[in-house]
Amino acid sequence: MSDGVESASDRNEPESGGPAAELAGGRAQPKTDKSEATRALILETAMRLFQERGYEKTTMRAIAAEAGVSVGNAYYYFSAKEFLIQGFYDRMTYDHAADARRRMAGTKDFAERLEIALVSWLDTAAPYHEFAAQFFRTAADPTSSLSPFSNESHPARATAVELFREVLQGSELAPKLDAELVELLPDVLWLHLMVVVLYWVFDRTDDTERTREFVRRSTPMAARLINLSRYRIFRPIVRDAKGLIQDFILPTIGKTAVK
Amino acid sequence: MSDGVESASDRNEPESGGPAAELAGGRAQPKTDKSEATRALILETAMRLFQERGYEKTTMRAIAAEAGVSVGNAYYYFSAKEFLIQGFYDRMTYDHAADARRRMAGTKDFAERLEIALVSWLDTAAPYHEFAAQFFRTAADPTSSLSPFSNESHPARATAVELFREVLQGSELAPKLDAELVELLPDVLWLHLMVVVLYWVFDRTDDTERTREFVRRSTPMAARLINLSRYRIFRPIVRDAKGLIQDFILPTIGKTAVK
DNA sequence: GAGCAGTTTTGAACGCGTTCGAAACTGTGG
DNA sequence: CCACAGTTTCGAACGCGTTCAAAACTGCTC
Repeated sequence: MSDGVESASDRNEPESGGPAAELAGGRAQPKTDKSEATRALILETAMRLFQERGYEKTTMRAIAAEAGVSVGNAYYYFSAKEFLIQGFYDRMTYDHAADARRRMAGTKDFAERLEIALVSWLDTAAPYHEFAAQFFRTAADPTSSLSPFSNESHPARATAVELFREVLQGSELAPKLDAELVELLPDVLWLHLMVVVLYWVFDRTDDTERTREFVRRSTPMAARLINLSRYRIFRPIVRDAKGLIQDFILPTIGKTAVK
Repeated sequence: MSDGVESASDRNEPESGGPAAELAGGRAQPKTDKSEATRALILETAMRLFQERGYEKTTMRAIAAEAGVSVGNAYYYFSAKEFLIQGFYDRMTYDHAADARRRMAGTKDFAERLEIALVSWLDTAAPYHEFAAQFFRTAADPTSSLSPFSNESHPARATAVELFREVLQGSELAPKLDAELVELLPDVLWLHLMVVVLYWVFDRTDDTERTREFVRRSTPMAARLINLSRYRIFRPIVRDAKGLIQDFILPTIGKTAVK
């Protein structure tokens, strides 16, 4: 049987993916402890194999065999292979937020805090760079629940946006910034992260050094841009930008812009 | 600098037998007329079925059967199902450029010309919205030759960038614009189109009305932004932006900006 | 024609994700 | 202990994209 069964019992993570996990699993409710254990075993085994062999080279048959269950059983808990990713996705979001908070503590400069948050993501995601690129195509499917814009991703997205809110709140921002603009910034910064992720997925340099350089260069720019928005000539363009974000971006990413 | 068209990389044929040749279309050279006819027949049949049933519901067996050939034969000409898309992709790029040029003729205002070019794309692509979304996931794969950033997409990308160069050249731009910035604009505007495409793929409204509204709103903004770049306060941020684009964006999309 | 080298075509077979009917297990009430 | 309903597990089977060895065809020389 499976020799090195990862300790399926150390799931002490505090609800990294509570509600989302249910939606993603393709199953209603865990009825028994044994059932929950089987589910966890399959998930852990899958994640381990994904990291060892990559997403596409890990077959459902291999996951089932390694976990000591049948394929049918795996499908009983995860109605498709891609749903096995959601757990991974949720956990990474949680880990990133925790790590970024730790690193930001004590730093007051906005640009620095932003850079820390982004670099923290790169570090958190680094071990998965190879296979993340492989399932990026799944995430790009508009009809997939794994899309970062989908309803099913809402919890993870909210966690990330909340992190960027903290990035802002811990910063000494210039006074007299447009309050409405500041209100929108957490979501905009999350979009910035999405751009970085896009860049990262395509990055083939060692240790994704290119993406890291991209972050180092783009964060001070973002800070400068926000600062400049105080000037009068910016008034019209800032208003336009706000309108564009409110009317076209936020609704797409799940903020029900109730008018 | 001399940023002509795509004169930098005009490799008509790399090492024969190399992976690039295989990737391009799945086959090296058309030997006979009959061979070429078979290839065309398969491609046309595939495109028709894609539109009728969608990408994923169209099986290779169905394409072969409908075209009156064997599956193996289809694979002789197209080494994978996704390569059947490339022909479609190239044709659409060409049609778009032609249609946009026709529509722009006589218009001098930059914002208008830009909007025309983007709306033209939406109209050209409209018939394929449904199945385009289905193979968008394939295009999102960094390792796929169908990615808009891949080498194999270079010809189509060059055509599109060239179109945006014409959008600019036919416009009465404000004088005193930073020449280097203008030089970069065709590629930046192409990126704008990519963002619109991304929005479009996720758009589920009737006739993609939401994306159309997005274009109507974002193009005047782009024009205003470019105009504002003349002001002195913008000097540093414009320089930063140019650096960012030159060092991180253009290299990624195939402009070999070797330093 | 006959032989031959290259090109084109074929269809059975492979491995994959996924489905499904049925068996095995679990807990509860009689 | 036995039925019985619900939950969990099983593994054969299906349809798919893809591969491959062999057959069929083509143009050529003798």
